[in-house]
Amino acid sequence: MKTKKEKVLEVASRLFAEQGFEKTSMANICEAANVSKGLVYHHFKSKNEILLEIFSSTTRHMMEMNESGTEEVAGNRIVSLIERIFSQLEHNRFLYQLNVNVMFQPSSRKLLKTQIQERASILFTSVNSIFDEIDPEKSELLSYMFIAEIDGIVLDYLSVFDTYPLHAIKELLIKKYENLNTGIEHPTIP
Amino acid sequence: MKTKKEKVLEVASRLFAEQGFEKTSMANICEAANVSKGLVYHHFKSKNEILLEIFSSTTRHMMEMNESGTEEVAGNRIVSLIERIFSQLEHNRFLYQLNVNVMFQPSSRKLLKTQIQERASILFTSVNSIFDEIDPEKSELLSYMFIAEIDGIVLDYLSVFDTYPLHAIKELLIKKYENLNTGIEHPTIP
Amino acid sequence: MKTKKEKVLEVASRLFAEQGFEKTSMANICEAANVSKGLVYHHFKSKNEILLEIFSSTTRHMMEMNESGTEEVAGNRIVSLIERIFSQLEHNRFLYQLNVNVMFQPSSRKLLKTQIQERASILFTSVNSIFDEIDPEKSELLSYMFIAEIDGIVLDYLSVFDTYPLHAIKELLIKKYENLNTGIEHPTIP
Amino acid sequence: MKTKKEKVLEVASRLFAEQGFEKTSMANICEAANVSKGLVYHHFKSKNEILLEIFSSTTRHMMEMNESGTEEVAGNRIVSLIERIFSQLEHNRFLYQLNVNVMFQPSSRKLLKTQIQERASILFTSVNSIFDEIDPEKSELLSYMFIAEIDGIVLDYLSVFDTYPLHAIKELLIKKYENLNTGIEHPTIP
DNA sequence: TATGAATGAGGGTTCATTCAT
DNA sequence: CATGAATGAACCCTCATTCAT
Repeated sequence: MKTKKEKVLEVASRLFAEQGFEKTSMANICEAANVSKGLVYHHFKSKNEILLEIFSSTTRHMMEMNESGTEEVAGNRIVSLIERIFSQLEHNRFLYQLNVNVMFQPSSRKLLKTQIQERASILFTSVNSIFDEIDPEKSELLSYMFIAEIDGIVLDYLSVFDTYPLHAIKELLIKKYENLNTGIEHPTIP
Repeated sequence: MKTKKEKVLEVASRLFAEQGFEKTSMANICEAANVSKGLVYHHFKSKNEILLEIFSSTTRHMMEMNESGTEEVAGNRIVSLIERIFSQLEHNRFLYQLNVNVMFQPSSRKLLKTQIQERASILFTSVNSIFDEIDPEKSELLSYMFIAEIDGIVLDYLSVFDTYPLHAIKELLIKKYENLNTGIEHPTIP
Repeated sequence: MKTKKEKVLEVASRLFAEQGFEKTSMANICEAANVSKGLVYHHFKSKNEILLEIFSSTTRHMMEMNESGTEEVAGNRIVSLIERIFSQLEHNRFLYQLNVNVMFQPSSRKLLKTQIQERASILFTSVNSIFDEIDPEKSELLSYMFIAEIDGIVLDYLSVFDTYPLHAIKELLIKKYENLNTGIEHPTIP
Repeated sequence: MKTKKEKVLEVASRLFAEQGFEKTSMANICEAANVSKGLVYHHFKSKNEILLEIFSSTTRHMMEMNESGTEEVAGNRIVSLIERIFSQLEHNRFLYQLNVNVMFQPSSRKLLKTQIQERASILFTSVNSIFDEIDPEKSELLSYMFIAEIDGIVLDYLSVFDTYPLHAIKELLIKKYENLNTGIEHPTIP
């Protein structure tokens, strides 16, 4: 059976994703989780701490996603990374929504500053290690570009366009990156 | 001389960009604008209405930016669009910050839903008209991809990475798009 | 007509005196003053600030009491000081109660630390200036002793004994101090 | 080894003295005593009861102090009483602080009303029995005056003045009272 | 004895909004 | 146009106390 603490975290995640951190009151959470205010404050020092705990758990979640697949060649690793990201985006849409809501709102952003920076740096390192095998000289820029593409797609999909051709974009992206490693194995011959 | 109403709008924009919409109180705005609460409510029906007015004025601002340069060839239009966007991003950083803060927060987002969709559709149409000249079949996907790249870069620059190679990324982007039209009309012959 | 702000201060003084600072809630004050919470927070930044304002006003009150009578000879000045203190103690009993409640409770005490020290130092200087005329060598100790006597009487009267012979004690005190100045005019001759 | 109940009482005394009764929460006590809430409520019916138990134990403590020395002559008994009080004040300063904090705060005062009155009456009787031997007619007033002096000194020392000439005051007091009995039996002859 | 999850009332404070002047 | 007093609901958080284990 789920503990009440877990229930609170689950409910809070959902509400933060739906309404944003500021607009979700402790009373909201308590009501939705069917617990008393006292209980929540017994388990968490503050509303902020609930957010911190949720954010670090999603960070762990995302990190696990990135750890797999280190054995393959670079091009395949990028492709499988893309596939994993798009799959997560569709199946855990609300987790991404939570991240967007929370990361781009000054007040909650400030709370998570350290964690956001850490997560960004880990992500960059991970992506960069792939591009390093393809083109060590340009790997940094290519990594920034790749991350920007992903971030932009996620954002547009979630928050800008009402309808979004997510699958077509995914195919486009995969086509663009799947041949990158061949560039190493079969260098263009003049 | 600036009217008090303009002063209020200016101050509110700044505060919304810095602290977010929710975290900026009417009292904050009044104090910073050196104006009484009564005056603000004389000019604006509510706090929401201030945001609406600000957002439509920034929309107008961005539209004007996109209107120029329709006479050039497609590749050049993309390049000049990129250049204008990056220039604005650096010089009116706070305007972009405002958009990010306000668009990705469920509560303020809901208020601006119509405007956001309208703005997105106008932007898409405008970008799409350029890519139509280059590759009518793929123009839609290419437009989504281009917009995603821009959005991702803006986001990463403003809110993800502590230091960001904005200029290098801009050069990379320009190089990528500047030969697009010639690439079609005069394909490179080995 | 009394302003609502004055009404709040008056009500708060009474409640702080009766129940103590901690045990008086903002809701208590609002109800007793017949105003809304918002009104109170419009005039005072916090509950603490209400206390600060009350305390400094009572300090002013007490200072005025001490200013008069500087023209008389030392013995008479002591006597008239005693008379003024005992008169105040009877007629503004609740003001003294307020001071006792607030000064000897760690939490409110901390808030008022500066003011308490300042008040004590002014009082001491004032008393000391009288004893200086009587016996410059021992004036400091005599001042401390005089103040201790007063403080002890006030305390015992207000908070220790159920019935207290206030008038008899006052007479005793006056008899003790009224001949002090003669000590100067007719120094004991060996 | 100290029982956990004793540990709780000890910790609670310290915290009540430092922070006041109201501002010390059960959670504070439990944490500082390294004990669970359940345990505290197993030993004490309520927070109030902890205070009651502490106060009666300090009363016992103070009574023991006063019981000794009944065999001496009055002047000496006063002097030795003074010496014991000042010694306690310095060595068990925190006990006096506790009494001040708790006795002069309306809410805790109400709880202890009976005990406070009982203690005051015992103290008065004890002091009065000494002054009875010196001057039966004025003994009551002299007792009130003596107690006021002590109370005032304790208060000024603990809570009013930042630096206090405690030893000099003690010497002054002793000099004042040590000749009282001889003063009656052997009036000073010029 | 001993734990700590759980409650619910109440604490101080903030804030968008209204309205008499 | 302009002020700022006034409202009341909502917010985050604290706390004494209870109770199943």
